Amino acid sequence: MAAKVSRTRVRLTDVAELAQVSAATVSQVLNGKRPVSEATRNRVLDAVERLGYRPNQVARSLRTRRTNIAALAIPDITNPFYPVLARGMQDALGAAGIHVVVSNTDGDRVTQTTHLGDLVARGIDGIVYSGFHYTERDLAPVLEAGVPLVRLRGRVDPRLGDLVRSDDRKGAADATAHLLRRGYQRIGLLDASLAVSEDERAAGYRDAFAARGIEPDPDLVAAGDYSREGGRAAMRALLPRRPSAVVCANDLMAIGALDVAREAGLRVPDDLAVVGFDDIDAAELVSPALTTVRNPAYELGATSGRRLLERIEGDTSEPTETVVSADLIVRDST
Amino acid sequence: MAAKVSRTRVRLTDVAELAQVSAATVSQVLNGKRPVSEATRNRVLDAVERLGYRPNQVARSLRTRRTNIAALAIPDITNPFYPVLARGMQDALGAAGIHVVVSNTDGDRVTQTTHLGDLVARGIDGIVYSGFHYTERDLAPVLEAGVPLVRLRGRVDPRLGDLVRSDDRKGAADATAHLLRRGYQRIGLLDASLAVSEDERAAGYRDAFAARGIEPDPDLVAAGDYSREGGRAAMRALLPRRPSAVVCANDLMAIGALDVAREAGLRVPDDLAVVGFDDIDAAELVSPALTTVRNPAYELGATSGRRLLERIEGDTSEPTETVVSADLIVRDST
DNA sequence: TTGAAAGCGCTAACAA
DNA sequence: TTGTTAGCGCTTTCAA
Repeated sequence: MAAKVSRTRVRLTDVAELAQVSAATVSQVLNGKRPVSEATRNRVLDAVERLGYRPNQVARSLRTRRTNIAALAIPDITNPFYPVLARGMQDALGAAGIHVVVSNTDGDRVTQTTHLGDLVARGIDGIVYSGFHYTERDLAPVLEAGVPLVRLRGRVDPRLGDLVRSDDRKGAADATAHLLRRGYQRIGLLDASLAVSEDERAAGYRDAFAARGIEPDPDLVAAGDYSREGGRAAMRALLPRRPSAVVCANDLMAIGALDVAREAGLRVPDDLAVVGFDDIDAAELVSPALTTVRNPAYELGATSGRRLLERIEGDTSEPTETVVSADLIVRDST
Repeated sequence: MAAKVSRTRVRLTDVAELAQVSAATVSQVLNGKRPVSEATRNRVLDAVERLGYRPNQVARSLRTRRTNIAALAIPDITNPFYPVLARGMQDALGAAGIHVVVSNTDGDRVTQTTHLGDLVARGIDGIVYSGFHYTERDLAPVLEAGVPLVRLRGRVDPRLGDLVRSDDRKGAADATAHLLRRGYQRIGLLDASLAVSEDERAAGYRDAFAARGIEPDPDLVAAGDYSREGGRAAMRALLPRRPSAVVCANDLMAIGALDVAREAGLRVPDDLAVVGFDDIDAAELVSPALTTVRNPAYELGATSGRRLLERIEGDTSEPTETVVSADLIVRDST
């Protein structure tokens, strides 16, 4: 039954011995760039095959200072936006043999700092970061170690590495313009005053009016958090002012607005048009299906993965900002 | 501007030097169990602090054969079930300082084998696995290396490691019994004939009838894949047989059934009751909100994480099967 | 209670 | 074209 008591795995030197060459040669055959004669190469490859040899990546990492592991630090993988982003990043890096570990910070500053330090100590090759705390100090463990960093939030700042973000402002402007074009008059805004990137959305809302030389009615703005409940509350606050349409800071709030419309007996989109932001899965599932702006999670992940890869492979040019477009998706709620 | 040209990070020996002790002593202070005098301990800790020393985990891993990284191998993190599961696993292992890397196999056998081999070569401490290919051969890279393995699918088989699963059969039985109790007569099944675990759901459906000593009408069964579209097709096929309720293999199919009910002018739940399975986020968002059975993703992740941790920490007892309960959640569609 | 020495498995100068 | 040698930064006997 019992095998030969778990002999330790086969090592490089086992291969060298069987192939009658030095360890260096085996290493060169496997991943060096120096020339090796056809004959020895074959002997080595043969031995590798025969022994079922797989290089120990930990040892290799110690030597090369490359782990082929990148990290994705986000508030919470459970937020439906992130899995798709993670997938984009994984696909971009997986092709280069780099695995991704995801670290949930829960938006907590201390947790975040601990995790970042941890990841750096583990020798990860780079980090894609999205979170609420992105001052130089928050990112210190990464910055000090000189680990490549791509941020998904925050402002352009060369000290803080590359930035990859979606064009929230233009997306919101497009959504608002779409309503204006359809002839809606009293277009409100369910804002989420909290975060940086969403101010961009509010700005886009205003842009669309400005482009037509008109002013939005400041009474038609209400704020909530990003939740469905927050959307409901904001929508209820707005209802007495009789908006004919609302632009929402995200889909969950838009779904909250839909709830309120239903309970108030308003037909969507005839009595009230609703547009969301993000295009989460649920946007298509609710009824009426939600017109929204696609926050391109996959592209953001893939783009930041690619940027990170360039950095990992030695690109030391000035940090860049990459903007991914956010496109309007018209469905049944407008 | 330029700092002192990226001096390499501070090492254990730097600390030893500053504290005037040997490297061995520093190591013992940091994580050894051998006694160290109060005085030296303090000198060491002081030096660590002063230098901002963080142990290089890669070097440590090479020595100890522990990476403190576990893997989660799943078809696709983008499937809304998995992020929650991942989070459960991360929470269970994170407390022990173990990070999780997620590997998307896309349900593809070759990809899976490659990834598993890769992960093992990287020295990960354990794997939680969910996928479609789980024969001994599929899992060979893991099994041969003796890496702890917890499966989320498949049958009990001691050679293949521990099994953690949810009680799909009882969940489906509860859902069906709930409909029977409410007096629905013609209760259909939208099955998804593909996968193993869902046969359990169909079995549960039958159990509920058997418990009342009656036979379900075999004409009231239609099959689809797991998609919304599949649900629509199956529901359309069933419609002429006038079911008064349907039990669905998952929520997406249930949402498809809802679509068909709406287009056929049937009121839910009065003309047709619908119950789903899984309790994805959307289940609560559709209207009417879906009665469903909670597939406890978080618990599954947390439980398998804990089981894996025990294995990593040396538990060598016989592989176990752990069943997590799947509970009925009554909402508005029944 | 502490230190010296060996070595985890690999890669990269440097020699030949 | 190939081999020798020296580590990467840590932990762990063994000896004092």
